Amino acid sequence: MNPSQRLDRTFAALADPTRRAILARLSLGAAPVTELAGPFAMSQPAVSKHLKVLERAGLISRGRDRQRRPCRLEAKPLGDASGWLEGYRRFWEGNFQRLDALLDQMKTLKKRERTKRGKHR
Amino acid sequence: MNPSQRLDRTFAALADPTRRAILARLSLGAAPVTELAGPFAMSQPAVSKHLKVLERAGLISRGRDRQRRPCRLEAKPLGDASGWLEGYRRFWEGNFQRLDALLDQMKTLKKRERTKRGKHR
DNA sequence: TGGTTATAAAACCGATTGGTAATGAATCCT
DNA sequence: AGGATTCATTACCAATCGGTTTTATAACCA
Repeated sequence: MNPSQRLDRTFAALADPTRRAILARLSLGAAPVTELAGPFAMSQPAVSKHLKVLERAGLISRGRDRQRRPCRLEAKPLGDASGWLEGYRRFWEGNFQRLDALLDQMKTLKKRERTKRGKHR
Repeated sequence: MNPSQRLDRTFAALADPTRRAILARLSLGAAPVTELAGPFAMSQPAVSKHLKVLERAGLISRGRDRQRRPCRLEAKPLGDASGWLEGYRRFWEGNFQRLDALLDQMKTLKKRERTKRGKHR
């Protein structure tokens, strides 16, 4: 699977509050499915489906403890996603948006200029 | 809309290569729809739909330039998403995963211990 | 052995997604 | 006035998603 597809799956996995909550819980340590399901008002199969999404995204891995399948956080894909976002850091820290906005404003002014001229056509 | 829903939309918007490519293009400056659609093997309405997703996520805004609707990058939601990911930074930089793995390993050893005892039952 | 617990898997459902083609509307150009 | 350009909207379709209930599998416990 190529890096773009990996980003697809990572971001898609993160685009759900249940899955983000599961990751938050796993950041405190590995946990079996039942414990992960506890806080949610949904069936166990629903949680298992969310876990499969997280697993396919590489965000969790599963072990074996008797009849339990403990889940553990695997954060590398989070690191990759964070790396991707870093490429845009200057846009929310700097004033690149204002530059664009300025250009837009200039165009708008030009347009109004034209409109004025148009009025006494 | 609450912050969790905003994260939902931001991550969902980022979970598509076309939309990430559009953001990459917009990082070079504002652009009208036709120019954004150019590189893609898909219809103009398809691109407009992607733009609507990005707009609903607050990742772009649109201006007016005659009959064009130039799109401009709005990176604040990217900053919020990055901030969320930062909470997990130590997990891909540190050795927290190894700690979990160690606990799993200890459990596995205990289980094997039991199995051995079980053999001469 | 038989019952309970933990989890996965299957079948199903409605809503959403990502695409299409066709149409409409605003603005430009002549 | 009339045609071309830019873009949005609508209607439609197949695929995916997030949930359900039901059933199956595996390991524990008595």
